[in-house]
Amino acid sequence: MSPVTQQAELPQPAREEIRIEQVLAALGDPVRLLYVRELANAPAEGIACGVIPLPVTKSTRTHHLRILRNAGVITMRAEGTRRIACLRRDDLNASTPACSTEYWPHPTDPP
Amino acid sequence: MSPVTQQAELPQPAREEIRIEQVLAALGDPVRLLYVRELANAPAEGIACGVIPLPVTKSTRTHHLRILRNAGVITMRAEGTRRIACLRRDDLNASTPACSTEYWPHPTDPP
DNA sequence: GTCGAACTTCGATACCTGTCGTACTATCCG
DNA sequence: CGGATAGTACGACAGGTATCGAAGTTCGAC
Repeated sequence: MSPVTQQAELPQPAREEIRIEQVLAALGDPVRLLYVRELANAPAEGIACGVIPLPVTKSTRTHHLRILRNAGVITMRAEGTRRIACLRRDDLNASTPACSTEYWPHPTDPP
Repeated sequence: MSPVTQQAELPQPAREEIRIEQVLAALGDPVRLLYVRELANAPAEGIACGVIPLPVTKSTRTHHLRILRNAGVITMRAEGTRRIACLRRDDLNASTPACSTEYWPHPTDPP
């Protein structure tokens, strides 16, 4: 299991395999919700997964990103030593519209 | 603290107080999601909170219902010895549209 | 080749929380 | 009144999981 395989995306569920239970459980954690919110503001092509600040260590970050990826919330692809993460907006809207990412206000954001 | 106070609703957040973090965390538990899904099929006036079957004991049910209520997902009002529960559809759609209850397919339901 | 940066993996730990059983309260009905 | 029903409160426990640190891997740059 090489951590950076150079090619293609890391394992993730296909659109039809996305389970709303998994998505909700993934989003239920404050750290993961924080991450996804930041990612939602990033360009659609995605950003390096490490650039979003999180109040946890690197290994914990890896843990949370794997959960988000396994749930089908995000995609990650390798680019050199980096992982580019992006939100699976279309897949989420198609498979679990109840979890639509189009409106996730921050606590401080005005509605 | 009388368990059945005869009057009014049990404490719950106002619409403006509903936090998407809380809602997502509440829905992240399989037992609670099961409950909410069943409740979503019930008449809009609500149903006695005990009639929805759950694979847990009464006290655990109380625990889960309190979490759903505190998160703003459901309302409960006393009627005799019963609690009538109903989904806060409008409040959820207004405060956390990302958690819109209008489409929560069951695993076995066809999309 | 060597170094550093970016992540992952693994093991250990500590906390959270879902679970249950028991006891208790309130209401309804006979 | 007494019993049955519906639900809550509380304490205890176990499993899950979020967390960290240390070690390892890959890649890019010098």
